[in-house]
Order: sequence, then C-alpha cells, then structure tokens
Amino acid sequence: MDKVTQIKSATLSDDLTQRLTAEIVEGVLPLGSKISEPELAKRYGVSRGPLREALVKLEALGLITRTANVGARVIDLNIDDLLDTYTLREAMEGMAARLASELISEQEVTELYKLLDEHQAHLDSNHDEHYANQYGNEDFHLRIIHASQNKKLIRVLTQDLYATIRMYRRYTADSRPDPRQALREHKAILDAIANREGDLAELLMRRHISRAANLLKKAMLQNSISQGNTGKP
Amino acid sequence: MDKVTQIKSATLSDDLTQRLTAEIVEGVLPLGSKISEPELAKRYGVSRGPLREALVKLEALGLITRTANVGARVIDLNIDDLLDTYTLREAMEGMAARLASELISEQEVTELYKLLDEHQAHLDSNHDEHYANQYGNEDFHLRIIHASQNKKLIRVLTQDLYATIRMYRRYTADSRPDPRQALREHKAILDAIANREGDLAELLMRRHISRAANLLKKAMLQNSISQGNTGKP
DNA sequence: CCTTCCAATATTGTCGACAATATATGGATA
DNA sequence: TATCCATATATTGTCGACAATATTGGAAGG
Repeated sequence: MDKVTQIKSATLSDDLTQRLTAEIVEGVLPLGSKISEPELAKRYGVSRGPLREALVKLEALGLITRTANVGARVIDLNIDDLLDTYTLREAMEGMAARLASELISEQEVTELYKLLDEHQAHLDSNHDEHYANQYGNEDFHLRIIHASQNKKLIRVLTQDLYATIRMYRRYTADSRPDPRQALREHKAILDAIANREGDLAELLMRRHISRAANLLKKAMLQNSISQGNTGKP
Repeated sequence: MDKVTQIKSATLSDDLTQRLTAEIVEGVLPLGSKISEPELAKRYGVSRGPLREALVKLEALGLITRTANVGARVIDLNIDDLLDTYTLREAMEGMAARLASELISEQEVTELYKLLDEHQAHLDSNHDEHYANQYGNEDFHLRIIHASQNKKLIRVLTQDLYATIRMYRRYTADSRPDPRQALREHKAILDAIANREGDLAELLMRRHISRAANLLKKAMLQNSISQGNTGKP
C-alpha cells in the first residue's frame, strides 16, 4: 500500500495507530529505534496530542515501550519474547480449537475444508515457495479463533499477539515451516473439530504451534536477530 | 484507602490510570455509566490531556469502552463476558501451572506450601467466612502465574484479566467457592507442581478455575447482575 | 399527541504554547 | 587524558483555547 494513502478514520489518533502499527511491522521504524514525538508529529502533519494517544495504544499493543520523561522506543525482538508469545498462543489457540469443536456450525466446517482445498491447489500450482510459505496460514488460524466465539480470547489473540507475530515474521522470512506439512496439520485439526473431538483438536493445535515455534527458534538463532538498532550510531 | 490520598507517580496520566482503575473496580464509577471528560478533569484537578491518555489505557485494559466523538463508558458486566474471561483464565493459568512445574525452584515450592499453611490457619481461626472467602486466593494464583516466567502470559493475566475479575468480585460477594474446598484444590495443584507433573498440574488448575466459574455463573444468574446503570435516569 | 426538523448547547477532538525533566555540550580539575 | 560538574539544549509532560461533532430542547407540521 502506498505510504501517502489517505486513511479515513473517525479520529486522528486511530489513523496514527494504524499507520504506526504498519510502519513498525513493515520495519519503516527500525527495531529498538527511538521515537521522537516532534519528528513524527511533523511527518504526519498532526499535533502531539493525538500522536501521544496513539503511542499509548501502541504501548498497550506491545509494539513500543515508553518510559516517563524519556520517551518511546520500538520494541526489540529477541528469542525469549518470541518463545513466550508462542507458548501463550499455544495455550490460547489450543483452547480456541477446543471451543470451536463445540460451537462451530456445519457450514463453517464446510467453508474451512474449502479453504484448505484452495491452499492445497495453491501449493500444487505455485512454485514460488517463498510466497506460498505463508499463504493462508493466518487465515486458517483466525477462522478457528473466531469460531471459538470467546470475545476476550479473540481480542487478546488478534490484537495483542498477532501484531507481535507479524513483526517476527519479517525477520524469519526464510526457514519457516514446510507449507505442505503445515497444511497436513491444519487438515488434522479441522478433522478433529468437525468430529467434535475437543480434546484432540486442542492437542493437535498445540503441537502445530509448538512445532512452528521450534522452527522459528532455530531460524532466529541462525540469523542472530536481536542486533538492536538504536536509531543512532 | 482514602480517596484524597496523594499518589506520587512519574506522570499524571499514570496516576489517573491507577485512580480510575480503583474507582471503577470499587464501584465509585458505576457500571455502564458515562464518563465525562470535563467533569473528571475538574474533579482531579488536571487538564483533559493526561486524562484522555489515561482513558486510552483504561480502554486497553478493558475497563471502559470509547466511541469516537461520543465518549467513554464504564463497561457493563454480563454473564457472557464473565464466562469468557474465566475460560481464558482456564487456558492461560493452566499453561502457567504447567510451566511452573518445569521452572519453579525448590525454595519457591517451600514458600508456597508455607503460604497454604497460613491460609489453613487463617481458616481454622477465623469464623468470619465472608472475609475468609477471598483471603489468599489471589495470592496463590499470582504466585503460580509468576512462576511460569512467561512475561507475555504474566502481563495479560495480571493486567488485563485480573482487573476484570476484581470487578466481578464486587458483584458476587456472596455465594462463592467454599474456601476450604478451594484450599484443598490449591494443595493438590501445588503437589502436582512440586512433583514436576506438568500435565496433572495443568489439568487440576483448569478444573479449579472451571469450578469457580460455574459457581460464579450461578451467583450471577440469581443476583441478576447486568442491570445497567446508565448514570442518568 | 406524536413525529420531524432545526437551532442551541454541551462534549469530544485537535492544536499551539509553556513548564518540567532528561540529554548533550563544554570547561575545569585531578 | 579522563572524570566530574554546570550550563545549554532538546524532549517530554501539561495546560488552556479553539474546532468539529454529538446531544438536547423546542418549534413546526402532520
């Protein structure tokens, strides 16, 4: 998306939150870099009031850290945080799969099978593995999460955790789970949900996420991610 | 605590966040009531700037809802939200118990046994059941949560969920889990953790929380809680 | 009597300026 | 040369005022 695209929202603060989230996830604002309020306000052509409100939101999202009288910094990624995040995902998405087993409608199940078929077709036809790597993965997980119908769980997962996860994705682009293996696991999870086997669905979802975490861990250890860019030399 | 007590903090916004959180949890600001920025600012003797930042934080904590150009309202409790919260707790604290089984030190285990002994003594000596009802319960859970050493999990549980849980406590003061039964369950959980039986610890913690949720559900159904006070007649 | 529309009022959103605090600069001293 | 301290600079925190949007109240019409 074009960086200058006008985002129409009810309030400047909301716009800024969206834009800044995007810039952090995309790496425009480097990891660990200092955030200057006057500079950002000038860049976006707004005053510091709404900007500061946006920063408070970003802090709540876990994308920046703020220190009183000192200022804000983009978070710095490290392996421990990544593993913590995935462990939490394991617990929450495992529960989501269990709840989905009880609550999902037959129609939703049908749609999910269709979704997985599309992913299969995409994998078979597309040889650009790098792109294929992530195609549809998040889709599937988000559907399961929403099928849980637990508002609190949906909120924490989609707002708090997934923002962080997308950040890490930038830095672990290569060496990610084999998409065919992931698809197999998705099918197994969906089978369990369709059969209303909550225990099994939870177990499989946990293993699926745990496996991904292990691979990401290896990738990060190799790429030596946490080379904190302080924004100043 | 005295309402006029001066809370010294680095920033007005942080003060306000703490104070407003307390007022909401304590019911000074009634459930579902409208929050007037000018009124609150006047009451606390601050300008609307830091107050608005505090409101953004409270929204992130799930204690208020905000609508653009309309304003903020204290959340309105209802059974569904309560059950959602407890289901999420089940998943997260279950995982916390599992992690604690792997990571807790022998010293911490000893301290926890001591804590439970104190609770036992307190129950035996104190006939004021209403007060005994909650004594030490949160202590135990918070210790397990911290023993998980998972920063993300700790943050979501202690900041987001527990604020909500404390709110509900006000409205379910009577008819809560039998404290002796709760203590027995705590002991069983701690035994599992001490024996490094992660699976069992997770299972027991889940059941413990699930049981509490069922009791709260009954209590709320009787008390018919969600009689939304709109703040204006 | 109820509904619809419009004006008056109040509340929220945004801005620019000032105060308080932290950081950077530079000189003096060991 | 390195360290410490004082001053100067820049950044963050707070405020009061203005603009934009919602809400309220009453008048007009059915």
